[in-house]
Amino acid sequence: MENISALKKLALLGGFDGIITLSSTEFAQYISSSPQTASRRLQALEQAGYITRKIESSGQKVMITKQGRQALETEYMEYRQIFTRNSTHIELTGKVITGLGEGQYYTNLKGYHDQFVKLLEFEPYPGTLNIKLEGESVGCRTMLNLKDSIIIDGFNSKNRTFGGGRCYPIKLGKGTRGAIMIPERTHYPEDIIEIISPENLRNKLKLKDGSKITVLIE
Amino acid sequence: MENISALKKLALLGGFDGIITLSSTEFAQYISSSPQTASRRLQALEQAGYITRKIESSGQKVMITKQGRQALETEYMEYRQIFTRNSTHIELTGKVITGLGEGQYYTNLKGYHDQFVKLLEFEPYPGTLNIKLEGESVGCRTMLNLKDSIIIDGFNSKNRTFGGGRCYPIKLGKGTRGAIMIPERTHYPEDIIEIISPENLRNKLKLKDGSKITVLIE
DNA sequence: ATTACTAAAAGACGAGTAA
DNA sequence: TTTACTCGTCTTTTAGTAA
Repeated sequence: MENISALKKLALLGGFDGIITLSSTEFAQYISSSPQTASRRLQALEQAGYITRKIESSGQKVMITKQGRQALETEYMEYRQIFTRNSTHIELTGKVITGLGEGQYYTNLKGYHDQFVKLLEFEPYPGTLNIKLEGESVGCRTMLNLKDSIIIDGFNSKNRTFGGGRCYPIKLGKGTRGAIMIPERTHYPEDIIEIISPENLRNKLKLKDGSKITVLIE
Repeated sequence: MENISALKKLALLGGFDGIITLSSTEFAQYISSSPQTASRRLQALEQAGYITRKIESSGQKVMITKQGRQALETEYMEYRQIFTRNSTHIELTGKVITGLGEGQYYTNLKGYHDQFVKLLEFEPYPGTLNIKLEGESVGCRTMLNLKDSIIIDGFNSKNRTFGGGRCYPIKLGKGTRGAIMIPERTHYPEDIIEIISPENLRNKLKLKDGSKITVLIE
């Protein structure tokens, strides 16, 4: 617990997305402790896999690992839940972009298609609308983790494994329904969402690349 | 530090905006400790002024105080800063509402007017545009505290005291400049912002009550 | 100057107990 | 049942020291 607090400080000092150079004495000031404790904290964080270090005679270079970032995110989400519990809806805003065209393939796959029909209660239009999130929405996307999601199971077909994912029902303009689909695959970009809908969204909402769009998570 | 963590748990259990009833034994489960430690935590939180309690033979009724909420907010803001540091701009969205008409009076007061001209580098149009924030923006407003602000000093005039406040330069539509003015007075609603600008915003941006508007904090 | 060890001091924890 | 005390135990911190 005390370690998370130290990790937070490191993140604030710039270790969240970069390398910071500091000595135990320096760090001690930030966490209001003795240099010994500061040193021990760094050791503990390293052992927990939250940071990586390179110790030099003049101090150390510290970087937060993916695991560390996840630990911070968990904490962040809890606070976020406290402060946004009463704002029942989340909005995400971004710009329409062209995806890799995989959407059309996947929405047509029986293994996915049947789950969409059953769980989302609509017949998905073949193809997805890709949105690149902007500004605040990039951070807000992680808020989805707090919401209940509809789980889409993975499956095997044609000697291939198709991964699972989760869906969040949304509302778009003009009363259009849809759902955000987030594959559970690990290396999915954080600032892009993929939307499936019973309708051709580009036609109905008159969207083209670069169009600004806001979706409301239900 | 350990206490803030306990406070967070209480907030998540519903104590943030209500009264929760629990016993030490119950709370112990949530914070993974012994009932004794749980009891001690509650005592410490009370002593710190973060919660108020009403102890009964069957347990206790707990409520988080304003001070407690502020402590949590401080923590929340730090995490928020970590996760949104790279999104340089904050956007706030809401609907135009009619204020109390005080804006016109205040913007004309020499004590304020001269500071606006000097610090914001524009001649304020007499009157303010009031916006009721919506959705995510309500929570985002507190993010302003992380930004540098322009301090407007209070002053005395005509046997009255006029309070100070802080300003944040913003951009509205069509390249219009302006600033959010937040009085430092304690009981100012959290979901309303007041905007001063060199122009008559209602005319220039064709706004009326209920119009949706987004402002971009610089 | 560092980091990180050891050992003494301080503090937190939880079992037992009283109200 | 509660809450909250005392007290022995265990953990954490810091001073001192070595590398």
